[in-house]
Amino acid sequence: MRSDAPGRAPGRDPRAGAELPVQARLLAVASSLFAERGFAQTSVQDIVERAGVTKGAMYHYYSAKDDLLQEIYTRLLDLQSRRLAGIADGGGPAAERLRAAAADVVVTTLDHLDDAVVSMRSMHMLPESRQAAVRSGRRRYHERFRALVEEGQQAGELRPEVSADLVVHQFFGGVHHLGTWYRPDGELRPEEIGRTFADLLLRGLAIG
Amino acid sequence: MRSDAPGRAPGRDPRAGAELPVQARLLAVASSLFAERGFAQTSVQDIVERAGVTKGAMYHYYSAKDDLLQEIYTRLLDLQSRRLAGIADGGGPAAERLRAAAADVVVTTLDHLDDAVVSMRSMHMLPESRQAAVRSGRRRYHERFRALVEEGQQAGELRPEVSADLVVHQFFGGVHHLGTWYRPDGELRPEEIGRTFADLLLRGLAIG
Amino acid sequence: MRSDAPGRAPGRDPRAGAELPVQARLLAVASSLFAERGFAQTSVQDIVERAGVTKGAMYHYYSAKDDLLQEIYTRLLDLQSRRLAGIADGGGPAAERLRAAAADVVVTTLDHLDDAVVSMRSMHMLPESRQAAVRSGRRRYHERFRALVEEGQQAGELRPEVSADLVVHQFFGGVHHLGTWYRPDGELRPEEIGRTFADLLLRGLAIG
Amino acid sequence: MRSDAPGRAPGRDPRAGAELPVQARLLAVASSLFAERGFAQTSVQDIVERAGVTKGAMYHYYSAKDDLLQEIYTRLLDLQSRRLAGIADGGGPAAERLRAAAADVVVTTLDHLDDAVVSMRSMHMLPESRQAAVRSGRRRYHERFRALVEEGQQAGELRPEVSADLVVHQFFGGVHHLGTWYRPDGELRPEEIGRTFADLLLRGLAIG
DNA sequence: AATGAATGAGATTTCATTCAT
DNA sequence: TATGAATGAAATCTCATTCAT
Repeated sequence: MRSDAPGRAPGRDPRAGAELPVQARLLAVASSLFAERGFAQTSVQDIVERAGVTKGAMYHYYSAKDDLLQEIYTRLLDLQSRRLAGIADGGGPAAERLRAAAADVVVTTLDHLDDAVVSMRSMHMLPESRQAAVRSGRRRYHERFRALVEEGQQAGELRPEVSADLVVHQFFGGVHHLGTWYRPDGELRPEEIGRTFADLLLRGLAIG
Repeated sequence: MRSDAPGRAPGRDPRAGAELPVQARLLAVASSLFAERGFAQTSVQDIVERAGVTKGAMYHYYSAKDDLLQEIYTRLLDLQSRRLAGIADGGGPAAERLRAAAADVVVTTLDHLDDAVVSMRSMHMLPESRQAAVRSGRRRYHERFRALVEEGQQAGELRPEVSADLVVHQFFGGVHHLGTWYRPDGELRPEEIGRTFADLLLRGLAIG
Repeated sequence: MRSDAPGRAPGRDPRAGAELPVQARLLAVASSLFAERGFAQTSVQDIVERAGVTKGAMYHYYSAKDDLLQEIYTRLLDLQSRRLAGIADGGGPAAERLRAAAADVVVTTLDHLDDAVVSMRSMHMLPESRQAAVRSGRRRYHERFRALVEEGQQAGELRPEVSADLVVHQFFGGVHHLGTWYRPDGELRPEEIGRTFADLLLRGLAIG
Repeated sequence: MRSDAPGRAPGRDPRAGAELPVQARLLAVASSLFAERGFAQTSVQDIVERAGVTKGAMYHYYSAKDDLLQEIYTRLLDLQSRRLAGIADGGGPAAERLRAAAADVVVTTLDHLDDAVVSMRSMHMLPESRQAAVRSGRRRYHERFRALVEEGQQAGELRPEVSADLVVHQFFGGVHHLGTWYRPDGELRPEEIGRTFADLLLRGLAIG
């Protein structure tokens, strides 16, 4: 996906041989391949071939194919959690913080589209044991976002009668769906999409 | 998921032995298992075991495991396409037809949640050759929905400056996301969710 | 080992192609190879090659390589348990039943030397979970044998001051050791070895 | 096994960090692990981890994993050969030297139970090339022991009609079997077991 | 004397699919 | 209409060993 975009910054092509240290290169390649063909359809062989190392090297750094998936997932979730915290815990009216957070998660998602696609599509391929950690992280993220909506409702800035939970689910559905249709070489810029999504969300919650 | 709900109409338990003819039973079982564990994690053996037949029987009705997936997908898409046509081609203001269509697709999705979950999660597991048909169907559906939005915009019922494409993508993201959080034994009824989603959509597009 | 003996009954060469049904053939081949090179040194590939089938066939009948080992072990233990019961539960002086049982287990072991070698050498390669069943069977066997010694001691036929447990351990050590030195084409016949072993055992326990 | 016994002399815990020089520590750890889980089930990684060094260090001292096994084997066999020579070449009636040698090998075996267990269980894991040396050592040991029996028979101290070879095989079977049942924290002391084993052996060979 | 990243060969196992019956 | 034994290809993972430092 994104890796096919023209004009990418140099040194970020996961197909290349040696710009990144082996460990990071493996992760980049894995993310790109998982996004492209799916986790189950990507063999360890595929990954190491494109990364230009051997299987042994991969298992030196990651103890299982699952590890790569979890790492990808965690990396993105951590990033987004940090950004959300930074915005939500800032100052100003809750509604405006919500708008900023909504636009930001869209942009961040589009900036890490491979990771995002992998996260939403392939997380359920992890064994139950590993899903637990991942799910609780995702839940915390959702909770923080919902709390922001509720804060706005309690402050009288947003319509109180609509279920914050439902709104947040609906909104994040749209975010998760981005990978299905967004093309980096299309007309729409991430910021524009972020603004529109945030606008739709806020209008849905607006009073009057 | 839904198929495990208590109080279900008799004859719909895919685990049972003989209420449905073998062919339909296989499809029901497959949908249930694919939704539960994912396509790749479900073996043909799993399917025929739960359906109470042997592999030979399955290959008598379906020429490949992929067939089951495509069938599930097509079945749901056809149903939703028919319903959308019925609503969108009806009379009345475009905005009201849009509201009805939006609410309806939510309810229909929740009523066939296994199929829906499978469709969004596992479609990309089909080989490219089979994905073409599926994708074009999905695109036609999206187009029809978008046309309805644009009709409302041209009629002056909806805000014209927002990208109909973007709105529709955002909305269907929410619909596809339903499978990740909706629980049939939770508090929210499908109709209520449909109404809320439709309401959020319409407010996002409302004038003024 | 035994499978190299000249004059073996026809149709028992596990290397041959089709005298036995596939399942039994796999077990025979496995026993022969495990005895020859050890469990860990024998690959599934080795087994199926010599049995003239494919790996898939093996996994159709045995769910794991471990299964073969356990089957070999159980098969021999069951046989020996039955024979011991038949002799020990018979009539006559305990000392004479002990002599018969001792001679018999030697002969039986030599008659199934591959299985016996595998059992003593490779049992500890089973995962703990599988070893439990196997161990309890082996313990029951040991107990029955020891009870026979104690019966003779209580009847005044055998020296009472020597630990029955120790004697039985010592004796079965000798039996388990047979695989290390016995050659079917050597001078000693199984019956002769059995008689001698039983004689040594009885003299060790004799009164006076 | 023994290495876990409480009250052990200080500096013999193979798990500890630095009481022994690295080379000796590696051997002690290897013996303990091989005895516990078997040679094939113990990875070089396991060994160096427990010894607190890295793989490079191990390969500095031992050129292969096999080396460790052979070293363990040789160490024990050399020890027992020396002791046997000391006893068998001493003075007094052959029968009494035999009794002493028999009791001694039992005690020595129990005092080095890890090594003993490894030796009997895992020797056949060595490649053929390395087994030759080991086997010839073992054979020499067996010969010396058998010669002692024959000496007693020729001197008229022991029954001449029983095969010395067979008796020795039977006896050493019992010795090798010790590792399967002996527990250092059980009731029986090594010396007592040695006495009993020697007694059984001598009674089996006694005249009259 | 020791490190630890990397190799490369091989191991077990899974599974969709076929085919004779 | 259905069986189930058998295939064969591919997948994940393990591990003893090497080598530049």
